[in-house]
Amino acid sequence: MFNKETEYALRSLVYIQHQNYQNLRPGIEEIAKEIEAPQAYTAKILQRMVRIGFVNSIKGKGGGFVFDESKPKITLKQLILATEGAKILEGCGFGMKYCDAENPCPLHDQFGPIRDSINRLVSEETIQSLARKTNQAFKVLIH
Amino acid sequence: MFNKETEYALRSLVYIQHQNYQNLRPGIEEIAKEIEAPQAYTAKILQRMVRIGFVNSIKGKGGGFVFDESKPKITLKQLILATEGAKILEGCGFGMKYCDAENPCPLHDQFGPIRDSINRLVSEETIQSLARKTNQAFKVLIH
DNA sequence: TTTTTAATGGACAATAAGGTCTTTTAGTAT
DNA sequence: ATACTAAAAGACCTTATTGTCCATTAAAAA
Repeated sequence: MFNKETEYALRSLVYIQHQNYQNLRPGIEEIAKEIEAPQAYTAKILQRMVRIGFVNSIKGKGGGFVFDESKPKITLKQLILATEGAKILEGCGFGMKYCDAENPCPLHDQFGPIRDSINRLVSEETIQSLARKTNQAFKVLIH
Repeated sequence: MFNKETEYALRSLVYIQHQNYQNLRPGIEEIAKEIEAPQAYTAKILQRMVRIGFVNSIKGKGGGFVFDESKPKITLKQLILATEGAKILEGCGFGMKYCDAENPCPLHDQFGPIRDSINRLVSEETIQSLARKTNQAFKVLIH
């Protein structure tokens, strides 16, 4: 569904938040292992997440990644826009620029509601809400 | 939503079928122009469509692309599987291998119905049904 | 203050997606 | 037959995605 960068970013952030909730502060090695993603690439992605301001990093011994609890929650939509852009969230399946009720593409009527559902979902769900739902063992479910 | 190949293939095939319904047999130059896609790339994609057997081609003067009316209709799903694979149609947004009702990823409950809708849509709609819905000028709606 | 630890930065490599160009092949019409 | 037309084939190119590697920097512990 999403591209790799979005997927790894999503899993990483949810994992970090999930650990933070238990007062733990995971590092890159642990994160990459748990979410089953390439370590160096995950590091690169998390670097971007830090620059954007989605999450904080702490260097040195005992360091790792932490969320700033005082900051607003991060929606899935914000994350997607930061990684792969709006492609999945807007535009019609036919690739038309002007596709609306008046000038509908052949898929318009059936596709509209689906796209709306996706947008609703990614606007409502946040890294935090997803981390709360992650109660079982994390790693065993991936790959 | 879809990748370029799927998009161009979809638009091409729907355009061809739409023209066929009017007893016309468009060639590559016309098709690429009308669907606003790169000609050489569209040619390559249509070549694949011909090899797969989705559409027929006729060489030489008066040639072009035609659907075999005796063949079964082509669903959007068949097309997608042939171009970009099942990625959009299956798997969970979280990238988990085992994501089901028993071991749900944090997105499972909300994502399931959306994915089902997409699958229903692409299984029901065909090149032919989309071509029938294309009654207005084709080109003006794209880009 | 030195050592250790862990993230950062940036260059680089591999693969896939998207796209072009030229020659060949197979038809059609004259 | 010959000329013309249009798709087929395949080599090649460009860009984006998905990575790797290594030196640097910042923080904590000893």
